[in-house]
Amino acid sequence: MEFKKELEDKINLLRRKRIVITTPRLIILEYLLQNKVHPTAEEVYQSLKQRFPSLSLASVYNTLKLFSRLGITTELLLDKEKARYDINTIPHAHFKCLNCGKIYDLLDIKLPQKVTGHKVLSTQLYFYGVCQECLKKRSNK
Amino acid sequence: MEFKKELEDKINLLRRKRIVITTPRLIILEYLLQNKVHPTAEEVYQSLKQRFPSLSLASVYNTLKLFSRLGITTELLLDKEKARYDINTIPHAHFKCLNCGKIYDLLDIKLPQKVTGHKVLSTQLYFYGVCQECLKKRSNK
DNA sequence: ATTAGTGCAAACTATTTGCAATAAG
DNA sequence: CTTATTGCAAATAGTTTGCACTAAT
Repeated sequence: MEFKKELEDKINLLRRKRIVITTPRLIILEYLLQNKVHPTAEEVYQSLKQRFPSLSLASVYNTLKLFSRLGITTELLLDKEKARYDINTIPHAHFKCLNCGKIYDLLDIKLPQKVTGHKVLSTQLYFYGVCQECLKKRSNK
Repeated sequence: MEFKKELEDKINLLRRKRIVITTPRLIILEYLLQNKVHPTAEEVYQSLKQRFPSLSLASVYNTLKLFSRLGITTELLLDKEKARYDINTIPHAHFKCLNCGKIYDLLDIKLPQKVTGHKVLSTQLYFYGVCQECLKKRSNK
């Protein structure tokens, strides 16, 4: 089971950094690994609060900020209104459909890495447009 | 004078779209063309309110939103906290120095344009790191 | 037992909006 | 003169923070 190994890896990373493994941190980590959909903090909170009624939105925000600081997640600035979080930290591009809102990982697009003069620490590449699915639906009409 | 021609072009674009040329719109346009520094709405407002005391922050926000909708400016999501605006609408990449905060235009980096299946309407490529200037200062110590 | 982390509510920041007053054509 | 736009203040949305309580080690 891939998920168990991924979870263990992330937990070990937290342990190495002397970060306490708490219930919110654990369930958010599990959620992100099982739902790789680039959720917002609010979406994470809404998805988990039924099963964990004591979870607070503030803890979700704090946890996602912590994870991003530690490199466990990447903060995506695809939308102006709210940040999204990606548990897949292998550098890759994203495509957002302006029609249906869906966000796609583009693992095959290679990110430019060399920038003359400056030292690059991270790169974000965002595409916006109309996704294949929406294009198909339109041509059917 | 390059500036005059650029300004005329933008004003013509507004006229064609039947957008009224008002004082706020004109001075913000002039400001952006003469200070190509990717300012935030607040920075535009602070820079202009001395000379135009009647200008309001709300109008700056509304104007920058309008300009971006019309394609006169591009909204940059380099920072989570606030949007920045770029009057240079020729697609290009940006580099933000995490040390000094300066933002560089990277006109020589070519943006990937083809994405299998989906129709791309716009692309944003952001680099984060330490700029040449800061690297130099560090090595001097 | 000790310390880090949670959950709540309040605070904060960026941005948007309703509306009466104003300016552009 | 007519209608779009402004400026103000209030509202909104996302996110952060202070603090007493709780849980992890």
